[in-house]
Amino acid sequence: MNEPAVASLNGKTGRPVGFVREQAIEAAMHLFWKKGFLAVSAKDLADAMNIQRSSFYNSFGSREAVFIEALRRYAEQSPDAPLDHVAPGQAVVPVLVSTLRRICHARAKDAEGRGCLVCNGMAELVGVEESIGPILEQAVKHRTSVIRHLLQQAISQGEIGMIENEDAAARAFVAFLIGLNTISKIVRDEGQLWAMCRAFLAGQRIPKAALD
Amino acid sequence: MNEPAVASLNGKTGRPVGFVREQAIEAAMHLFWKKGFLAVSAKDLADAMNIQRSSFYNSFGSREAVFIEALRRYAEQSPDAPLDHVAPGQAVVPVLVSTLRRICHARAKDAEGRGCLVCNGMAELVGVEESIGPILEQAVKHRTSVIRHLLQQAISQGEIGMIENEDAAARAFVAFLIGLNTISKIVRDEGQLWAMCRAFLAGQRIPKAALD
DNA sequence: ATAATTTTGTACACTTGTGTCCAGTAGTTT
DNA sequence: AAACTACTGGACACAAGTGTACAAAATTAT
Repeated sequence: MNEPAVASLNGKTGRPVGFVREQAIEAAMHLFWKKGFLAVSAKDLADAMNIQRSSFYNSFGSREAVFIEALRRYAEQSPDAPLDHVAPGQAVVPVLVSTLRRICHARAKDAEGRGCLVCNGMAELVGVEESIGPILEQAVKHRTSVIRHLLQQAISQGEIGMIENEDAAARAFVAFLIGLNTISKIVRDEGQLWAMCRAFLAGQRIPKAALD
Repeated sequence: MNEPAVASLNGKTGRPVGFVREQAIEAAMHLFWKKGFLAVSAKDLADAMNIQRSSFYNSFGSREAVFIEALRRYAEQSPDAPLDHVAPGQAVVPVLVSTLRRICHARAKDAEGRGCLVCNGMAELVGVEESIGPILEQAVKHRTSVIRHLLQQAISQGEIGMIENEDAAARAFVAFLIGLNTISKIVRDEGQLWAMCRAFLAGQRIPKAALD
């Protein structure tokens, strides 16, 4: 390989792996993100990772395993990741609003218009692929639960008024997020995406003042 | 074949086709709906249509062509089809509400939890598949345009108040529809789906009285 | 250096899929 | 009965993909 090799880190003897695992996963993530899961073969992955197919099987095991690792990697850099790190007492509404803004920005900025890896995967794999489908389901349920807690926090902090059905409101918010991410493959203008968010938020009891 | 054959209708001489084209397309539609486009091979389609693979190529040409016909078939029976047939003067809000209700009902009733063929296809194929992607884009743009007109009609008929940005409101509505259809693969309960719609509609200036 | 260890490149055996083609057969119309 | 057309079933020639195996090469620890 060209690169000097800095990966194994297992402290054991022997030849170290010739690639940086995180970089390989990142390359796989981008490929899955662009083409979806089914359209990507083991050869495609090995090529994108710049390793041999045998090394690929040796180090990662299967396409499914890599996709699952790619999902983890994706979650870390996803524009809605900050939702997971809101502290008690912290203002919620600005986080929700800035997250939507970040999504609009990221989706419009992506020249390939790939949308969201999780949303794409959901449409493609839930109910179809046995190992990945449930993980995507879990991701959506987790996101819903986080948003429900955020809404409750926002209410108790007096940022928004009472909500009749918090479960339903959280699910509706997630549904809008999914729709926003998906439609961003077609609506490519950040301004138009953000206007959609404003139209949505205006209804969800978010004070207009919070929308800049 | 078992069936007596009633398909050709081209008025010409010769043996008629041994299957009813619409039924074959319907079978293909259900298969695509369940497994997505890429996961379905020509052999799968021929089997589902109960014809030989050679007859399949002979009569339909390609997987892509069948998918496109399946989309047309799908559009006819889709729960949001009634949106296309609102007459001027007709009340709009009840149509919007009943459409959402119909979607919730249809998605929950589908034991396989397949969601929406168009939404699934969008996530899987837009920006990836050259012949089908643009058609799905077109479908979404058409749906958006229809909803914008419906919102305008609703406003001019005094059913709802003025809307700041009608384009954005229409797109937001479509995004919610996409999200609703997609999340219906995970949220399998009709009551929960409908509660999401209520939460969404309540914000979209739809009078609560219209929600039953 | 030498031993230990792990990747790498290539190969193999298989499976699946594609698109086309054709001879044989079976219905329909004239 | 003849002409015509479509299906059947099988075949062909490829192209791709899958998962495994193994000798050769590379690198570290002793």
